[in-house]
Amino acid sequence: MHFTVDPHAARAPSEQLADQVRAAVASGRLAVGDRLPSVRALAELVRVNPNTVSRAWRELELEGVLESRRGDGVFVARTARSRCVAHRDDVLAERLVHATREALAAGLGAAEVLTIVRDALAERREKAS
Amino acid sequence: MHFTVDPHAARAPSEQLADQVRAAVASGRLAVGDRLPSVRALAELVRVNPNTVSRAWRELELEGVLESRRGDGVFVARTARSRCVAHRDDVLAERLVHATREALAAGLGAAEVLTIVRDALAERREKAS
Amino acid sequence: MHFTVDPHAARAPSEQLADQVRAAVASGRLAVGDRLPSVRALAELVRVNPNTVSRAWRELELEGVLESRRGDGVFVARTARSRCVAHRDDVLAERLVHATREALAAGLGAAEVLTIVRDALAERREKAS
Amino acid sequence: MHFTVDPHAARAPSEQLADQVRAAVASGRLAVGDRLPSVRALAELVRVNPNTVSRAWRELELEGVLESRRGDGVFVARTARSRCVAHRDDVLAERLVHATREALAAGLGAAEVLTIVRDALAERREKAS
DNA sequence: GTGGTCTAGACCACT
DNA sequence: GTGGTCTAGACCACC
Repeated sequence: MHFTVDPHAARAPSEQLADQVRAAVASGRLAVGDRLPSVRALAELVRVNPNTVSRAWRELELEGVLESRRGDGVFVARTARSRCVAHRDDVLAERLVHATREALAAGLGAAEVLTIVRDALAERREKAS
Repeated sequence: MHFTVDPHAARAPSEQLADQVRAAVASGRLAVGDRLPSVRALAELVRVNPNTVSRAWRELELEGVLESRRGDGVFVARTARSRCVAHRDDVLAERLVHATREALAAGLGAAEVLTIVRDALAERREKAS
Repeated sequence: MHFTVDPHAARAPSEQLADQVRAAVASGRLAVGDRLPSVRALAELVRVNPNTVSRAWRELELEGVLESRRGDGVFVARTARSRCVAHRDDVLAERLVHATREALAAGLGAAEVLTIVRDALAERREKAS
Repeated sequence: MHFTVDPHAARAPSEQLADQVRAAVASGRLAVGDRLPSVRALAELVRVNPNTVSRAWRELELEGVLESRRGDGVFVARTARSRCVAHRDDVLAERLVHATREALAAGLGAAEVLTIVRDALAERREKAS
């Protein structure tokens, strides 16, 4: 698992880390029970303060994605997978809905929207075949 | 017509202005033949350098959206409407395609994507009725 | 709403604050939409660092109990009441279950446990009448 | 018989030791006539002042739980078992009563309390079967 | 004025 | 060694 933090990004560093964990769990790159890098080690690696990593891990713990064991380390929680997949799907659906609404608001017709989407889906299919 | 520039935004100030003109023309808030604010006046209003406004107007003139008449002012060109609508539609379509691709990449099925989009379209229809 | 923090308690100060908010919402002393004291003001009042109050409020925001509006303040969220009541009931039930298990483990019979509980319930009833 | 003292606990060290003896006698881990560790030896073992151990043993002697024989040592008294069992039962009952009162005070109904307790009792029965 | 986040450095607790 | 929390002081963003 590789982590990066862009200190100039709009998204706060701790949120960038949390997002990376959520994405990794959703995609399976991080599995239930996996140990995460230690707070101090990761802080040094991505050049942030240990508190920043801590804040990200804590947020994920409250979400039920991580589980910290004192004096031991931080691990991917049992319920993490489904939570992260659900969360990711929500985010993706939200973007689709948003793009659709904007298109409608700007005057595109429903048929046009569907054509665009179908084409994008088809393009993928061809690429795969 | 109201203009704003966010100096911290990722998009360059002149592009922000150009986008605002294109959107206004596409939506009809700016009609063919309308006069735009003078370079100096707008520059002062949105707190940017006059050159920045000039660059935006020049780009739009090259695109056929604006037309400058020496000693008179800058106006919305005859062909502006269709160009801006087309441009806006391209942008919107691009966003839809992008959201669709992301959803597919993350593992959502084509059927799910279509359901999400159809729901978003239907919601609009209900709101209108 | 009155807040206190005991710096020597086992429970962390930020958790003490969070608990007090949860209890106040569960009991109705804090209603949906109520504004909480500002981070800085409360920090001074209970003699902790503003960050400590912030951490408590943030935890409650992630829980859906509070809602913060930038530049405005922190408010009791719409869904707070049911969440806090449910949480409080869980805690109370957990204590009852724990006390029951301990009694059984120590050799008390089920009948004895029920008698003790019934007496405690009856005592209350008499007090009320 | 294993003793421990947590110097940071709210309960005084001597009370912690007394509690451990009472619990051990109540549960049978210490039987009537058993010899307890010497004051000096236990003091060294749990890192407290010998006076602390003395105070605990003296309290238990006054309670009739221990019996010191000069020049010989300290032993579990003849009447210890019943006293400790009674004491432990009092403590357990007190906890049950307390948990019940709290639940009532928070607005749970008597029926709900009984259901929770009955479930906890039943769970135990199933586990045993 | 409001909250949000980060850095820095400290102490505690658990293993 | 691990994580958890607190203090202190800074800067940003929003109103």
